[in-house]
Amino acid sequence: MAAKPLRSARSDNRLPAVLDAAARRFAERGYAAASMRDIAEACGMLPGSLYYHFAAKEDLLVAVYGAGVEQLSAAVRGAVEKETAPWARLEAACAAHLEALLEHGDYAQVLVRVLPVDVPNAAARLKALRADYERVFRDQIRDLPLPPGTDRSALRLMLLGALNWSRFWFVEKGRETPRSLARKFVHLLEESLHA
Amino acid sequence: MAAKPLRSARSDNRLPAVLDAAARRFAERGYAAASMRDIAEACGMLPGSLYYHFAAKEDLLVAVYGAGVEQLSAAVRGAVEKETAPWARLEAACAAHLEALLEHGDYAQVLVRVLPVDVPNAAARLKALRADYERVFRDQIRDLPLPPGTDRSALRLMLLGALNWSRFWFVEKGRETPRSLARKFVHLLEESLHA
DNA sequence: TGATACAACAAACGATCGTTTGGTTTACGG
DNA sequence: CCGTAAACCAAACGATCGTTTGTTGTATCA
Repeated sequence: MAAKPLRSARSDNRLPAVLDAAARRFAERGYAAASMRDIAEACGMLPGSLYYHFAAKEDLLVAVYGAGVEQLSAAVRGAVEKETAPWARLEAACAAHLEALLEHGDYAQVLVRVLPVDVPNAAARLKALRADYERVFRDQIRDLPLPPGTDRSALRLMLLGALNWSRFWFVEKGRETPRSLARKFVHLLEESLHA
Repeated sequence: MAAKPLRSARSDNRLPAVLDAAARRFAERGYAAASMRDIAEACGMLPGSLYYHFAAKEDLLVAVYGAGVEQLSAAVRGAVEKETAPWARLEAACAAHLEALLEHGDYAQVLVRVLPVDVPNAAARLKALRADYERVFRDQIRDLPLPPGTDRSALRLMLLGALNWSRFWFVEKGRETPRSLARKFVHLLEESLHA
């Protein structure tokens, strides 16, 4: 619970640097293996100084996690709005998701790397944040013209699973891009499911 | 480096219990958050006693990881052999993979929960073990009759990603079973990809 | 410009981490 | 039944963990 400041924030506030460093460490090593000392050193501060901004390591993780949801949601919603056809909108959402996850990584990767059970006291908050984000995909899949009886929930879980897991094998060398990968994944489903 | 015993193992050897306890802790909490003390206590031993069987925590993880690959490979190969049609064989492989992952868990879950990068000194060994296992799926997808130009590599990565990620949302309540889920995932791909 | 509160430093706290070392028990082969 | 080695205990080692506490500097606003 950060106490509300009586005055506005100072211009030399290093909170953004703290969040960036924490996002990088959490994304690279996971929650438990990323130490507060690592994070502090990465942004030129002392370990104890982090506790001016956050009461506990868990709260720092929640802040990074929330920023990741914010960033991903904005990217996906922005991409979806540029398309009109349902399948094109879904593909745009997947492409934006993969680009955020695989290219300008860190914050988005924390959503994939850190599981709610890793942070027991904040598990509920993390689950709520993630569910909030995934609603965009639920909406896109709801609007798809599909054969009657198709399990849209299974379709969503399959697609999101494939997208998220790509973080663990994708390498930037080679000709495959996040966008091309999203195109392949969606097309593997689209042709067989055309209503 | 476990020294080769000069005599055969004793009947009160608790190595299996150590592996079981380690598998459970690694699967539940991940590598970093599972402590040697937790594992030792779970099988009624003292922390230092684990070092009679393994020279380091990393080696214990590698042993569990290898056992997980063994168990998954056996289950999937056994399931595949009971079918003849290519798509039925793939579905059987997915069902066996999901059953091992979601029901009689622990060892199989370690493959999904622990990333090679979590264990720097053993990352190469873990990658090799995982690649060894995934060859079963590569073979099944190679034998699929698919439209020309289909990217079988993307298909494999999509399917395995969806299967593995299910560990993070699947709950046993409700009517969905690992088998029914595998059926849905494969069918979502099959109908559109019939050669 | 002086008072205020933001933002960080400096230095430690106890707890827990992986691991080591030397001694003890006990099942097993001869 | 005895000697040996397998299997574990008992107790600690130094390192690192998240966190706390008291103090210091400095940007901001009246």
